[in-house]
Amino acid sequence: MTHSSARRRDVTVADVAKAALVSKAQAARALGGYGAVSEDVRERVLAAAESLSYRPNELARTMNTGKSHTIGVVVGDIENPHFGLAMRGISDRAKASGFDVILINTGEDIRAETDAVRVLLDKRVDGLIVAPVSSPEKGHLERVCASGRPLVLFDRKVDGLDVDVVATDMTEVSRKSTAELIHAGHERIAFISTLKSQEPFWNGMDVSSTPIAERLKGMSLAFHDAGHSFPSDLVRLNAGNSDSVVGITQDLLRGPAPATAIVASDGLVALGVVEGIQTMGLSIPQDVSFLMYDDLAWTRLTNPPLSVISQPVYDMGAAAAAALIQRIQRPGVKSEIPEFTATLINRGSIGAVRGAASCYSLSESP
Amino acid sequence: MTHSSARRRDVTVADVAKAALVSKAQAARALGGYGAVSEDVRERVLAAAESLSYRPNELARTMNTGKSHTIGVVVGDIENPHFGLAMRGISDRAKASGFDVILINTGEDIRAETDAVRVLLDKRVDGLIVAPVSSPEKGHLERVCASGRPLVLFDRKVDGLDVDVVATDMTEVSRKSTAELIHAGHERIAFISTLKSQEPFWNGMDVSSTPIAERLKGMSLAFHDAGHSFPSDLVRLNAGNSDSVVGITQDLLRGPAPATAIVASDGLVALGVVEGIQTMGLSIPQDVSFLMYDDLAWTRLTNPPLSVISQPVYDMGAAAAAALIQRIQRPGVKSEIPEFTATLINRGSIGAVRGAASCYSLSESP
DNA sequence: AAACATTGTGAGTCCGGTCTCAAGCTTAGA
DNA sequence: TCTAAGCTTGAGACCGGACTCACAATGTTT
Repeated sequence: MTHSSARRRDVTVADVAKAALVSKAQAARALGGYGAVSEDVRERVLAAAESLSYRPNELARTMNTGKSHTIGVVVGDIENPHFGLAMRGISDRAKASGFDVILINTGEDIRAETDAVRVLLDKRVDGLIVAPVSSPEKGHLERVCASGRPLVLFDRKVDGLDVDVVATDMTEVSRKSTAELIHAGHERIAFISTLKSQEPFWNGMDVSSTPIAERLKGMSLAFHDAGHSFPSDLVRLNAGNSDSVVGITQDLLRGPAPATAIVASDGLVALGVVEGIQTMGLSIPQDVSFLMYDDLAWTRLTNPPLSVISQPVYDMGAAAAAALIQRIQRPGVKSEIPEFTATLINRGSIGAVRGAASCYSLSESP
Repeated sequence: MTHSSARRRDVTVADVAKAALVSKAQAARALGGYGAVSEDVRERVLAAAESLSYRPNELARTMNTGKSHTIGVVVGDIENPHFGLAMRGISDRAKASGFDVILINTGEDIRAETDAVRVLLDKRVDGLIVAPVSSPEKGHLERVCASGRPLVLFDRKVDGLDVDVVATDMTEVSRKSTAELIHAGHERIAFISTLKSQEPFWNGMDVSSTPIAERLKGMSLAFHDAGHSFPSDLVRLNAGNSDSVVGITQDLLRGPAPATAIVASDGLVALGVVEGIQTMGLSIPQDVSFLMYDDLAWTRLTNPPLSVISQPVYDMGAAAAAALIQRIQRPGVKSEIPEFTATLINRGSIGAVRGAASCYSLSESP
């Protein structure tokens, strides 16, 4: 160590150039690997850069190339392993193409989401992946498009926004799963979601979040196929925190026509539902059948292990990154986004309706 | 909408200045709120900025102020709810002080961590919070210090690096918890961690990760207090993925002197341990007692609910952000970091040793 | 040997802001 | 009335790179 005052002002091309006894332009060329540079100069510059431990200022570089080799990701709840896994898929794919990834968590708050998008645009990311909060507001997303930078939506579509969307169609798997439950004798099947809504659910209501809308549509189709009517009174939205889910669960299981099966729309809701069922002293699946979205690790630990609907989240993340990067590298070219399908993994939390005569067994699906 | 070609080049101060019929300098002053500007000019400039929908280029601003009002966070595994919650604490505290937060996930890989730190330094964040991977390498962290930007370590201390550390001392809670187990008759208490290590654990070994070292030290103290010797043969490191944890668990529970209690050092390990115990057909706590670090939501769902050691993770995140921001705003001033303590929450997975005569009950701790 | 192509080089501009400097104008105290 | 201080203002340097341009020094072709 020659001198310990390695602080404040950092080394610039000009410094390197001076040390290598060449002009700033030549040093920049040697360092940046463009233009024509003689072997002699290149060596001297690189040696000087090395000995001064020169690091290019990415900000300055971004400023006049317009490219930052960085993609921004905005998610609602990074505590949710669903997004954690997606994030891994995004990071891995991006890294493979030489892109850095920066993430901002919004806590499912539309204002925070707007801020996050603004911050990332201000930092001049090359593109954005957003898992949007369900909200009618979309001004911030339109601003992304207006800025000319590509945007890929994750999980949820936003009406009136013509951008790539990476999501799994939930209609079919929901229909099949519901059919499974109906086949086991269930007619009172409840659905609980954290989706915020001004009004309680009613049949035919316009649900703003595509994945939730699809789940409900699938359920509705299955009931229709079976010749039953869809019990829309058992659909509960606005399930905010875990406590409120417990309350909703208990409410659903009481009364003259209680639910005999409950479907949780995500891992957070699932925790509350199972807790609610347990505190009422009921057992799964003898008293209540249970099904949830997202194949989380802990679902295998309960007794019985829980039946889940699994999505290829990692692959979806990777696909989102791939689509975005293609848009960045070849603007205007429409990117091919693979189709993703979710599957029902029946582990044992779906049983026959209590008191039903027949013995329920899994139907063999082709 | 006047014209739809709102793309490519964005509006700059020069454009605003031209529209307001003043010089660039005056426009910049009015916009930036510095220097002296007459009321007349200010109004004209702000109006022009509004009508052109001017947005300052943060990159350019950062470039010559040196401040980005952004803090960078580097964590190993964002899928771990431990870090997810910490992230919320950090974000909330930072937002309250007007700082943006960007996160990079490293997947517990030292090379990715080095890259992440480089990227964030290159983006000129004002400071960094890093939850470092356990590794002897610390060059990248030293580089942060050399750059003059403040660094706060989360969870783990790094030897020879004189920076603020936000962590919970695990020694005492580990000692107490182990004493609890010993009091219940356990002597064969195993400990499983994902910590990477070249060699198997031996008593007195220098463990590179502070939190793990503290947990082991606490166990050792408890055994010493009780007049027993610490069964270091039951300490297993390098528990990589869930599968390997299952294998390790089964290994520990077989043989002539099996473990009667297992302590999992984090949520990931815990999943594997519980699965391993279940696949062997053993029950908690009748056959094996179980204790884990981190109070995750799903630990209340198993039967029995699992006993955990809980840390105030959200508060720790907030404290880390607070300390960092203070360092950024008042360089040189040492920041006060509160003490954090972890607590044992005994839910029911700790029981008496199988075959022991006495009936175990929780000791009343003062 | 003249005409042309290729390579190496430095000077200087640009990106979009911040900030210094000196000049112009107003106003107050001597 | 004159000067000193105070406010407003524009010109331009600067941050640290990327890149254009003009020109010199070689090499190649006929």
